[in-house]
Amino acid sequence: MPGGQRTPSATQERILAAAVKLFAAKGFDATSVAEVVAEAGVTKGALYHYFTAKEELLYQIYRSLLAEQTAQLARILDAGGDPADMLRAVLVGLVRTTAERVDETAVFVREMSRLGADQMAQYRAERRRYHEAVRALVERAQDSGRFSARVPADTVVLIAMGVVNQLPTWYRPDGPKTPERLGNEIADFVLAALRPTS
Amino acid sequence: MPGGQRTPSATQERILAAAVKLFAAKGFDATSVAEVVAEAGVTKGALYHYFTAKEELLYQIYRSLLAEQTAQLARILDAGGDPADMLRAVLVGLVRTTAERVDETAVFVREMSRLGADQMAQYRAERRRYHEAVRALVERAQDSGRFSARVPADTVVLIAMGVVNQLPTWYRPDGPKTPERLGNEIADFVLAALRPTS
DNA sequence: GATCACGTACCGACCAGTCGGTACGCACCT
DNA sequence: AGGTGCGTACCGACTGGTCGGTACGTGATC
Repeated sequence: MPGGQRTPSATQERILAAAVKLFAAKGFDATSVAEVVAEAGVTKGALYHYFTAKEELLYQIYRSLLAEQTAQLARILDAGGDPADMLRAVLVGLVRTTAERVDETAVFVREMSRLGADQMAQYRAERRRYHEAVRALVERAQDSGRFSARVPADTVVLIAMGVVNQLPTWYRPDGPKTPERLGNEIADFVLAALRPTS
Repeated sequence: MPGGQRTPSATQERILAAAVKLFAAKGFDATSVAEVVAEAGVTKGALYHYFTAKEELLYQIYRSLLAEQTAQLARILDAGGDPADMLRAVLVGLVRTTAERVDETAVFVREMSRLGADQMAQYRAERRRYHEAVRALVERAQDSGRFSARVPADTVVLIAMGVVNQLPTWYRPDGPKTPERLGNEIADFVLAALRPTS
């Protein structure tokens, strides 16, 4: 298997979808491969034809989620503009994609520690870059005097990320608030906290 | 086994401590009973003498953590005073106890879904009460005009709880910030967000 | 001598992963 | 048009090992 990934077959995606659903509901270890294939309507043979091990299901889930989030951040950063607007865009976008993919996020947050040492290092690096980018955004605005520097930028980022990561535990797609609405409320909150005291 | 709990023996506590440590590090399912007893320096016989099942280790961990948090909240609410001060006290206290018991919190947050239906209902009820109490605090202050009502009170609470629950993923006891410091930063943040615009 | 607090040996269930096979399409030759 | 060779996609019975839990023994204490 030479490094690259090809476009996944329908069977592959059904297996992944089943895995996400079950892992989110019951946890990785508590879900047997037999259950995954039953949910997907395929057999063990099919699963092991496409994936080398149960853990690889996790990697694939992580991969696609992180790729999407990183891409979105890059898009917003590249567009440039007012730091406050950009921060809002980042938060709203993050909440939206997290809401759209609650199960993936839930699996990721809960089962992160299962990553092997290499994958973990890679993830940490990516998260660090993300973190730093957002922190820079906050700091830039704080330095310009338009934001209050009362709360350190890294704490702000930690809080923002924490909220999003916890979202799967209480967000309900059929709840009264749309993801956009929620994202904006959270952005309101963060931006309000950053308002200068003056 | 008639409902009540008695003062735990030393062996019992060593088993629990070992379980917390291992569950936090590797997850509940990925930790075998054999590993727990090895870490605790006892045998399976001892463990099953005190606990009816592996899952009961989880219940005990949850129990003591929730009991402490509920007690603390009650203490603060009973003391009364200015809503803003009370909210700060709640947040600082929550962060402090969470920091003191990172492993327990990590286990709880990650493995919550393992609770049986009954226990889950019970927990939900307790969390709801907690949530409502804090929300009432925020709302009371918002109604009095001393806090901004821009962000709905329930979102505020969700954010605050989210931060605390995520804390185990990034808090390091040997880090530069003490729990008090962190708790106050988080409280600063929340209270700043609630400042009226005027 | 009965109860408590464990230790030791063991059991049955389950589970991730394997492996020998099948079905089928496609390219190439004749 | 038919045959042949081969690669891909899958099937499902089986296995080696692990794990939660139990049965029973034993020494100390009351």
